[in-house]
Amino acid sequence: MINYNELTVPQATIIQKELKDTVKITPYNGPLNYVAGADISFNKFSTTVYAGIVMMEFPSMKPVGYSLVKKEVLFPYVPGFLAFREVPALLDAWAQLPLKPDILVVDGHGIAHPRRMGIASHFGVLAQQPSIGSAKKKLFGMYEEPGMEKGSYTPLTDKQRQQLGNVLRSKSNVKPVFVSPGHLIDVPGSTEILMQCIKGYRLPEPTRLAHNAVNQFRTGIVPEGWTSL
DNA sequence: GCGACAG
DNA sequence: ATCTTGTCGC
Repeated sequence: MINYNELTVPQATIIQKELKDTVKITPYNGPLNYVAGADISFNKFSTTVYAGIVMMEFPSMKPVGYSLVKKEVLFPYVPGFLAFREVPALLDAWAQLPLKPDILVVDGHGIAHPRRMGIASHFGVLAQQPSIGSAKKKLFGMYEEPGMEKGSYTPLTDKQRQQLGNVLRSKSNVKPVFVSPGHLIDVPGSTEILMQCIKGYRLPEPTRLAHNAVNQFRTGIVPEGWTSL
């Protein structure tokens, strides 16, 4: 694999355009007994990132364990190129998993990206893993505000009206979340599965718990490695 | 030129 | 993303 730490943004753009053709948006019909959430944490101004993947049963959303790993990252945060900062560390955490989930939920967008290559799609292609992107803010596309009631959602599209995902009200009277397929799944499927991952909070359990885990890891509350719960 | 801009 | 206290509303 290429060393992302030595890439320039123009070079990263070329890589995204090449990987774009390998992303497969199709209905997911495989088993659905385990889902996992992936996220990254870091101290401001530091080049050390703390990556984590939390494994959980589906649809109970009971966590069964988590993989935590630390890594040095030099590629800067540039909107549209998040994958070049976080994917390498996430792949290390992924390799450390004793079992792989049926679906992986990544904190960020899937195909709802300028070149259809958000972090969820990027990771999905490299790991050859069905993935869903779940973001807290829009990066690309247009949409109408969904109803204020939990469960309401509207399509997120490009200017040609091609649907890239959905804007979902995961909790009543709270800002919506942006869902889009990453790889080996489609828009309806990613939206349906993500809705089942919501358990009373604005953010779906996979990324919510992954976020908590990487922060505890960063602050030294929990150790690096795989931990069974 | 101006506004937008995942984490 | 991270830092960080109080405050508003269900």
